[in-house]
Amino acid sequence: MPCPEREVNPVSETFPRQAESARPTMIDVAKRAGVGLGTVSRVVNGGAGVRDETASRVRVAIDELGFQRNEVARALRPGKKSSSLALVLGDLTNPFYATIAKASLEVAGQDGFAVVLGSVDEDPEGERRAIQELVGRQVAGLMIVPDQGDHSFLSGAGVPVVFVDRPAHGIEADIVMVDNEGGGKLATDHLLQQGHERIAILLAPSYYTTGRRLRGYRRACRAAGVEVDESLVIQLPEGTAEAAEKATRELMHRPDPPTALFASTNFLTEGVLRALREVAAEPAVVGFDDFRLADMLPTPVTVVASDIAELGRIAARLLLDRASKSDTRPPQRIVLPCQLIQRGSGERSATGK
Amino acid sequence: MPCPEREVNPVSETFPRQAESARPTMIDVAKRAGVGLGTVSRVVNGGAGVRDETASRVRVAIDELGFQRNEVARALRPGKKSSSLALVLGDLTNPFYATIAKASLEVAGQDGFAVVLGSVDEDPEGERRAIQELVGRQVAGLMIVPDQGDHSFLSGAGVPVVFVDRPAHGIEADIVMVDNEGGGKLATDHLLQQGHERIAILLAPSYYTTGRRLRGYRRACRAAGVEVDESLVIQLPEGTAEAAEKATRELMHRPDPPTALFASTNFLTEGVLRALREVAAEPAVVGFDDFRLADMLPTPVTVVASDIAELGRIAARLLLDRASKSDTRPPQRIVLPCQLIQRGSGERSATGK
DNA sequence: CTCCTGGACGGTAACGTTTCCAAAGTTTAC
DNA sequence: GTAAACTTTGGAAACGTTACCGTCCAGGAG
Repeated sequence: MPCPEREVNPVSETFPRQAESARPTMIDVAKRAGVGLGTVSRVVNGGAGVRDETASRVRVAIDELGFQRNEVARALRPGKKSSSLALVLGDLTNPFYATIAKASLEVAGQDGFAVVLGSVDEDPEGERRAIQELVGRQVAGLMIVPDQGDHSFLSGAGVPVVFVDRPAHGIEADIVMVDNEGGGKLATDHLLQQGHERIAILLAPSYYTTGRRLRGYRRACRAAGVEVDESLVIQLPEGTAEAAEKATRELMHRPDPPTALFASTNFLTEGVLRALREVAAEPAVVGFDDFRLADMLPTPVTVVASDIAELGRIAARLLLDRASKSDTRPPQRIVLPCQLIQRGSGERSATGK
Repeated sequence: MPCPEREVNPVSETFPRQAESARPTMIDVAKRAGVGLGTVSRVVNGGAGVRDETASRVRVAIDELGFQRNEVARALRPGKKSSSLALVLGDLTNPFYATIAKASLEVAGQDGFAVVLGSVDEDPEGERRAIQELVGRQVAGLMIVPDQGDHSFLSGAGVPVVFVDRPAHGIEADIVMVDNEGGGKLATDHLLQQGHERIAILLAPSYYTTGRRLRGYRRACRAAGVEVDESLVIQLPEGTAEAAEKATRELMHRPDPPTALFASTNFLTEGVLRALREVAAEPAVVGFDDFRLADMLPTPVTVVASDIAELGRIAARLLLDRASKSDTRPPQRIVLPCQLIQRGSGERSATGK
């Protein structure tokens, strides 16, 4: 009776709360197998330096107890980052992002890595907070589809970073993207070849990609000797289908409407098509990025496409390499090609069919 | 071809690459602020029971050092699960799943939770492995869009589970889903009202949802006094658009083709529409689940829709409640209603226009 | 037979945090 | 003025794993 007044509540025995069986640890396994803790660890991690007989006894104990390694405790050890990658991107509802997510998930999964999605608001501050949170979770690497803001705060994070789809300011890191300028030129060239000279281009606000696609557009026009009518370069206030729809409607009601439109984003393409339903004229349309059902629309949509899934795969692979081996090559810059997919909407000639 | 081949350009000029500064710990903060370790911890977690003057000194030190709490170490403490939820689902490329992911991400983010996506193969064994992995990562809860297999192995996991879209066998847990049977009835009733009596239904293989939608279909037919022609109940070998396309083509080439089709999944609807492009007859079509551009197709598609985002939101909310408070209510079963969206394809009458 | 080598194994110290408990300081009550 | 209660603080013990360092035993060389 060393504890005079301490009350022991016998009732707690009666209410087992939940099954809640604390999950077994390596210590439990060690006891059960009659071996030391270190041995269990060795078996769990590949089992080098353990006699076969011992190892199999440990494995039996593991199965019997249903032991599973606690990844959190593992990640706590110095040097051992957790086996998860972080993915920070915008709206998952956008098939573009969803495709990246799926592809990177697959690649990461093959290496036994999980992928953590940060909650992604639209504002740069939200992005920053989300990234900080993920860094606090000791992820082994970050895949980021960056917003516009400064990302220099990442250099102190101590984890490898890969930017996807567009580069970020203030930090030097790997980047995987598509050939935006080439794609923009490809689309514009195609329209020019159909004889179009008044080609409108719709741009989502201030993304890096937007600028490059516009550059491709200008380059194509210059090469063809066509002067760009700046009133046909439409900077939208938002990157949504609605904004594009509104802008297109206004555009086509001008006295001198364009004979062709280049929508620089899949959502923008959708908006353009919506607006064109109610318009007599049938301008040619080329979109950037392919999308589901593009070939099923009344006029199948010609697009400049690239292998988005490959974008995600490469990013994940790069990150895994950086994380595991100390892949100390200088930052890579990988650019995937674009490809024109002709379906009809882009092949309407300037003379109106 | 103006398409450039893949370029790989190093972009390094100097070598600031990695500062590699070991990130500061609470101990560093404590030293710097001249206080004890426990005090720092208290400040970081809300700061109750610390004098204002001390607290602000600690906060200064935190800012100066750029300290950030190590979530991994935190999650190691007993009882403290990590502040992340796991989400296990199929193909993120399917807008249905993507919508769930996005919605749950938002809700989780509001509570400071991250969402971990398990890599999801299609087979039940892969799902099981993915889930085990996630449990090993000490997630605070699991949101699962379950495959068919037995999920009783989850009962020992010690974390709350919410099933989304369909229930699982072998374990009693919260479940959030849509009114599949009601939706199936809604779609079929609508077609019956147009005078259709030969209504084909296309079903993805062996999902729970599939069965319920079929049940609604049968119930509607029975109520209308229409006998179901079992040869019009099409069990597809796969849930893909391709499988549906093939089946529809065969179906429409029969001597007595149906006058209406009910596609029980968004991908199936797509397949049906593809097949119907090449067919003279124009049967009525109703799809289950809305999809982007459904209103833009040559014949806008009538669908039975429900609020998928809400599905994800509710699931996340439920899980967070279970995880934080010991919300010990018995397992909930939440069913969201379906709604018919008439767009044209479902309003074709049986007599052919 | 002894010494040494080397493989197999056991034990223990971290990792960074939270949570206790006790000590010190401060206020309130009598 | 002292006791009691409360507040603020410091320090140590976990949590479950891995890494390292011994110890032990077998067997080969001398």
